[in-house]
Parts: sequence; structure tokens; C-alpha cells
Amino acid sequence: MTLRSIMEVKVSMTRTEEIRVAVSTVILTLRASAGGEPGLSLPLVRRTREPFADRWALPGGWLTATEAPVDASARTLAETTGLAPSYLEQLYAFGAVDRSPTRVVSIVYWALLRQDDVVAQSAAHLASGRAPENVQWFDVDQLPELAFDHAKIIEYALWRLRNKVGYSRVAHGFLPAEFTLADLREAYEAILGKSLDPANFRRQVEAGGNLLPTDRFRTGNHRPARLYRYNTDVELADRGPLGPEESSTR
Amino acid sequence: MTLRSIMEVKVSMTRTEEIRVAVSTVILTLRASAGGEPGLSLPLVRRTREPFADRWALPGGWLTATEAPVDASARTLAETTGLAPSYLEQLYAFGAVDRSPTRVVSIVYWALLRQDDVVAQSAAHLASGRAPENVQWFDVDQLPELAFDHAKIIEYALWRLRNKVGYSRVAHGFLPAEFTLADLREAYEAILGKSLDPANFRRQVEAGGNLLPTDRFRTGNHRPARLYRYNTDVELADRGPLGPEESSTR
DNA sequence: TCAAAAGTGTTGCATCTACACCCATGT
DNA sequence: ACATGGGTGTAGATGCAACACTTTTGA
Repeated sequence: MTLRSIMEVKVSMTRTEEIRVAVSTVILTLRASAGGEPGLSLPLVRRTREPFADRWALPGGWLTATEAPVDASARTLAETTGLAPSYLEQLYAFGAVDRSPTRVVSIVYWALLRQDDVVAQSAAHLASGRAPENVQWFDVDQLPELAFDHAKIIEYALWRLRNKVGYSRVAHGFLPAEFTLADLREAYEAILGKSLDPANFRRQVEAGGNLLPTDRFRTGNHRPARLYRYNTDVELADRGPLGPEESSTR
Repeated sequence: MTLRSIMEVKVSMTRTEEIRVAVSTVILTLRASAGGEPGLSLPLVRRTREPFADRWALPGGWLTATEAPVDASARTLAETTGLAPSYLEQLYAFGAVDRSPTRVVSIVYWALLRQDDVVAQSAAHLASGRAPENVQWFDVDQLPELAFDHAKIIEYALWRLRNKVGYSRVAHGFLPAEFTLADLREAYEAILGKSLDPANFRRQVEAGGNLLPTDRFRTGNHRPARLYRYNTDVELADRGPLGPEESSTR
């Protein structure tokens, strides 16, 4: 019997330490499609180790002892995209016994990124040559084979997004600081997968009272469209007693 | 340097095993108040050890290696109440670094119990004398001082319940198999903390199509009220791609 | 016969939906 | 001028809140 095996027996019998805690993040943004309507896309990481070596997986890593789960998620996000999220909330803790060869509980977060941030960052990465080789963006309806239960996790994240867009303002998380009502409507259409009446959409969001009209316009091929700004006094979604997000710093 | 300290250093540097995973459950039911309107109540356990010895805490325990979190929650529930839940879903994973003296991530579940089950079980416990000494039911608006961050957790659970009752059928989780519309309305009123118009309430739930009228009536002091049965073909709440509940078995 | 809860009808208001229509710009 | 998206107006449908009213029982 080796020292190592003695340690492992001791540990497993006294506490629950053979269970490891990981944090993963579903990072969503609107891809600027060339020509057609925008759609949702997310970054995946190609695994370099077993299990599931060479398969694509959600960005993430082990939770460290000195870090709150939400901070681990934000770190993950920074490491794969270099960006701060415009919205971040916990999705679910997945802990089925057989979801991994070893016992892993994954606390999964759910992040939205602004479209313009992603575009700028992608260009910067390409220019600098520091872009991580093993990270790639995928359309959510053209995903590759995924490691672990990550396909199911992404499916659940999309379900939550589509639900939440109905009773909160999370769609703003995809947009830059100033945007037209058509931009906002296209974001909703991309999330919901159906087209909305521009006239009625306008009235609904104006009635919401979360939009601040600016005196600037976006000029293009047709009549200029007024630019709006989001009222940052209100949260994108009411998270109740939890506040904006439980955090380690405080 | 002892063997124990060597082990702990080794473990902490290679993996995340100094983080332990606990499962706790907020178990809610409607208390049958003597005379007045019913209100929400939940069982708490008096702690016998440090930290927070003698303080009240949510029922729960360590997640074991061979058990899914949801099964650990159900086990917790059976141990403290002897009952199976009528509704059970994950609430949130709490993982702030300073929420406990040692590093603990708690996956918290949220359960509803039928009122009549609780009454019957409480009587049986009293008769048998096997009732756990250190378990006690509290009204949610008369809670004692709680251990850890459990007060905040309960607050969040109640917020979720009040939200969810608006767009799902979870209130049925408090009621027995057959019930009158007044029973159902009182459950909603207890959850929401406000009174509802009986006429409009009737039309709304009847339009929902989830109630099956029986040909039986409850006779009392006044005009008999028809008994209804819940249509068990539909879930109490749409949980999306996760299905009824992620489970270890299957 | 009276009180009180069960159950039905009706009215008004707010909101959503569909769609007709005018406005302002680049080409 | 005209095509196109920006933006306004409006009529019908739907849903909900308020409340009057009828029905059925126990006391």
C-alpha cells in the first residue's frame, strides 16, 4: 500500500473531499452575421487532456480555495475572451454522479457579452497574435460534439435566456451603450427565433421606461434612426434578495 | 511536520479538495393556523457542533461520493420529516469564501410538502416518540437567529416561491389530492401575502385547464364546495431541458 | 330567515395584435 | 421619384380587476 493510497482512503472516509468543484461558463453573444440576421454564438475550448481529449467543452476550471464561484466564472471569461460580461448569473449546479469519470460538481454560470466588445476584441487578438489557439466561437445551432454533459448545459442556458428575455431586460446585455430600436428588436428576434412587429415593439419598450432617448441618430441608407441609451439605474434582471451577484469581495 | 499536515498540503496544491460540498434544503409547507389564515412554515435543525453550535440551521449534510445532490436533498428531507416532497428543485449554489469558517459550497434545494402529509406525520411522530428532538418547525415570519448565511438563503427561497407562483402551478404542491377552490386560493394568498378575488381566481384557474372537477363536495358551515383534483399529467412547473429533476438513477 | 361562502354575470380599463398610413433619407 | 426602414394612428380582440348578483347550505 503506497502513501498516496493511504492518503486517499483517509480523505474519502472522513470528509467529502473526493468530490471536486469546477466552474464553467456559457458565454453568449450575438454574432454579426455577414448579410443575414444575427444569431447567438458562444466560445468553446478544445480539451487537451483526458477525459474527452480533443472534444470541445465550455470554458472553465477548478474552483480555488480563495475564490468565490462567480469570481472563478469571471476569470474564466477573461481568460477566454479578455472581456468583462455585461450580465452574469448562476445557471445551475450540475452534480450527477456519472457526468464525469471522476466525481465533479460543476457550478455553471451564464454570461452575456456586448456585440461590439466581441468584435473589437477579436480584431485585437488577431492583430496581436496572442489569441488562444484552442478557443473558437460557434453558432449555437451548429455546435460540435461536446464533452461531458455540456450539450445539455448549453441547451438549458438557451432555454433560460429565452425565458428570461420575456420578463426582464437581459437582451440589452448584447448591445453597445447606444443602439437603435431596430438593434434591440433584432436582438430579441435572434433570441426568440421569431420576428416582432416593429411598431408594437417600439411601444412596448418605450412604455417600459428603461430607455433614455439621445439626441443623436444613426444615419444609413434610409431615414435616420434615433439612438437610445439604457437606463443604468435599473438592473438588467431582478435577482431578488441575492442582489446583482454574490461576490467574494466585500 | 506531521503526516497529516503533509497530506493536507499535497491535497490543496494539486486539486481543489479543501473545498467541501454540502447540500441543504428549504422545506416549506403551509401551517394550519389555529383560527386565522394559514401561513408558511419550515423545519430547522439545532446544531450540535461548532461552528454556530446551538444555533438553528437548515436541514442538510455533506454530499457523498455516490449520491447526486438532488438525492442528498431528498434524503435530508426524509430524515427530518419522514416525507417525500410534492415538489423539489434546486435553488442556488452558495459558495462565498467567508460563508463558513472552513470552505464550504452549499447546493441548496427547495421543497414543498403537502399540508395534510405534515399534519399526519407530526401526529405519528408525537405518538411514536421517535420525533427528532432537535428539529422544530418555525413560521417564516418568526424565524430565530440562524447559522451561516441561512437567513439569506431562506429569504431567497421565499422570493423564488412568490415569483414562481405567478407563472406556474407550484401552489398545488401544498395541497392534498382533493381540494376546494377556496383551499387553493388560500394557498396563493398565504404565499403572496394578499387577498384575491374569489370570482376572478376561480375563472383564472379554471381557464388554466389543470384542474379536474370531481363529483364530490366538501360540506361545512355553508354551501358545499366542489372538490377538485390536480391533473397530474402536467408538471407543477416547466423546468425546461432539465426535465422534472436531474437524478442519479438513470 | 339570516349569515356566509359558493358560484355566475357584467362592465370598464389596460394591454396586445394586426395593419394602415405618413415621414425622412440615400440612391 | 422611389424604395426602404423609421415612426404614428387606430380598430378589434383579449385579459384582468372590480363588484353586483344569485345559489345553497347550517344555524
